[in-house]
Amino acid sequence: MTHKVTIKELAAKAGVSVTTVSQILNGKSNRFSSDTIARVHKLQDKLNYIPNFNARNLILNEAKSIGVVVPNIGNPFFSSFIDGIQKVSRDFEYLPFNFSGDNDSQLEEYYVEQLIGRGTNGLIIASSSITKETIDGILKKNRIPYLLMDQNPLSDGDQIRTSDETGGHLVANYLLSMGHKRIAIVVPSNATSNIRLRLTGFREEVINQGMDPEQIITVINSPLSKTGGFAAAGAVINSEVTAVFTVNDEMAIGLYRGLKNKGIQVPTDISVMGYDGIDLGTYVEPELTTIQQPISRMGELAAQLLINRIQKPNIDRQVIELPVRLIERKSVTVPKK
Amino acid sequence: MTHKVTIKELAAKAGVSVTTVSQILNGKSNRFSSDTIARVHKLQDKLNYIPNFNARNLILNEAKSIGVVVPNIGNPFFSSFIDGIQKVSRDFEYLPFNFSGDNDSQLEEYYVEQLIGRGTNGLIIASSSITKETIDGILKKNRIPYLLMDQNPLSDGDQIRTSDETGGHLVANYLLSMGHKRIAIVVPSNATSNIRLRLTGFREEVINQGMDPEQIITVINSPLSKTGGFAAAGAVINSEVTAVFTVNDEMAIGLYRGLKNKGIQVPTDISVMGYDGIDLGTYVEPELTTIQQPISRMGELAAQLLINRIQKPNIDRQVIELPVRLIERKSVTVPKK
DNA sequence: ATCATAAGCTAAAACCATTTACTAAAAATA
DNA sequence: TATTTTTAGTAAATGGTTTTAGCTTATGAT
Repeated sequence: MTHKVTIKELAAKAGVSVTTVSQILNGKSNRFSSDTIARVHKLQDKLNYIPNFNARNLILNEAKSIGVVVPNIGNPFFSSFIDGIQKVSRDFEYLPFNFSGDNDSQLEEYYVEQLIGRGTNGLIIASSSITKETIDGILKKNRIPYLLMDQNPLSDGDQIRTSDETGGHLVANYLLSMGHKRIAIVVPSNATSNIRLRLTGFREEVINQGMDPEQIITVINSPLSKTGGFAAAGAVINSEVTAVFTVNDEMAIGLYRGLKNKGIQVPTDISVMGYDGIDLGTYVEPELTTIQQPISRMGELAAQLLINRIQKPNIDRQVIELPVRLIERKSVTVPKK
Repeated sequence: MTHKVTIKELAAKAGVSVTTVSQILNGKSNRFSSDTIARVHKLQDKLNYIPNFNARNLILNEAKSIGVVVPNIGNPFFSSFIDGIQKVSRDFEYLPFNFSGDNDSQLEEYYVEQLIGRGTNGLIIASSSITKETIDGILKKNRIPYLLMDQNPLSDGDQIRTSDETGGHLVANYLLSMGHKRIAIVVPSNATSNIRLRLTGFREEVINQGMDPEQIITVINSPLSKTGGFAAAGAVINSEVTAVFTVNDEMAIGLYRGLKNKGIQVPTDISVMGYDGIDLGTYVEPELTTIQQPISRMGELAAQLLINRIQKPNIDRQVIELPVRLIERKSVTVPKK
């Protein structure tokens, strides 16, 4: 059996009280003789004593941990996001627990419950399948601080977001300026609000430039993944467009393969533009023109805002919007006549 | 403040004792009136009561959780691995906590300590930087069940591994059969034991085929990542080989870009072979010839063996070796004369 | 009417670490 | 010397849940 060393054992071996050990190990008091302090520390090392966090969390009523639920850890976007979270959490001595919800709202709710039950101090939820019910029921009733990514309308709380509308404008403007007159947008049917904003921006830009969106844009629904992009290839080809905007980079990479399989060359035959700026975009052929989001920074800020909120529940609502920028690479060119 | 609903509150509102609520919610007894049972369940829903796992874990002396430390969540190999772990863990009602050690043994040790302190029942460590000291000091002294991936010599405990030596044979045999006579191997300097086994297999095969390994093989050291593969391009070109074996797929993908930047075509000028079988290999150009490991299955089994061990600490040592197979795609061809 | 059994429920101990409020002894001050 | 202050430490309460052992009251059998 996993018998773990307890503070009581350590205290007994050191010949002092449990209180003394606790105080010393937590640096809560300098009222002990350097002799005692040294003895306790030495024993801690020798016994490899690690405090029982369950007991500690129980009494302190906090786990010093935050929960993170993303749709898909396999998407480099989210692993960068998690990297950012890990970095900041560690500075604040919080431990982040990461889960992949796999676009399954049941699974997601399961993780949320587990996390709350285990005393998680707050949650970062970046997921398309989180429901209003989960938020109101579980999060609010248990009064857990939380931060929703990419689901702004659901959230009257803290937010970290990027300029999605601007991103949409940038994409449209760039594609139009290259001379494209028929453009497909590949987008999931259960698009999160931030993705919908990209489309709004795109449409606005088309109109701004004095064109009729109905004549320019074809919308193709497909799951938000490499597989989804791959599957969209047929529809893209049928739509006879000269350029495609996939609302994330993973889809663009999937689409590359779908098009290649059907003998279509990117960008010679069809230009492709992604969104996110995952570094994988520079490793594919042709290198992907895209909109760069400050991904890791978003993770850092998400952790920072959440921990702020945990530590000072009554501060004002925190909303941060980060800029995006266009990265011109090789996947977009002027359309063939 | 994060006031959470407690069992006491629930009991009070239901007009029964805490014991009763506990028994009912855990299905530990059927000796209650259906009336009481219904009342308790209804209140649970209404209040959104979630048991405090810290208290539960404290008394039960188990956290129903396992810790997972991988070198790099961003590598699709490990996200698939984690997927497998998540699936099985959930079946057994264990919660897996995943961390990316980033090849930093300090960071890794930090996570290991945090996990143990928080009552994790066991650990899966898939990492190159774990040290013998950490294992003996922290894991063994605290008698935590653990399972090491890819570090067989360090582990006298349960193991899940793949046929790395066979994999090495397959690679060498394939490249030689295609007619390559000068081959570079790109490998990290801090290679884990499984990677070293691949090299052993490779070398053996070269010898088996009656050739002098010194004449055939050039070894190039480089970090185990896309960046590492990219950086190895120069050395690969200088070595004047006709084929390269990178010991994982990520490196191969990085190498693609490095070679392309220098005007070298794969496979026309240089053939490239990877190892792992991440699905990304089918999305790059040219599609990557590689050795397929049953990645997600490895995660499933890792979780299964570990949970076995947690539940029955005294069972015999468990060692499972899974097969690998060669996937012929487009990145290897016969060398130019 | 009496005893045994079952049904329905509960009190209290235990898990481990932290914290508050205290004590005893030694040292400093008057 | 008498008093205060400092030093070095401790006892006991606390947190939420589970579990063991047991307690009532109602029902059934004799």
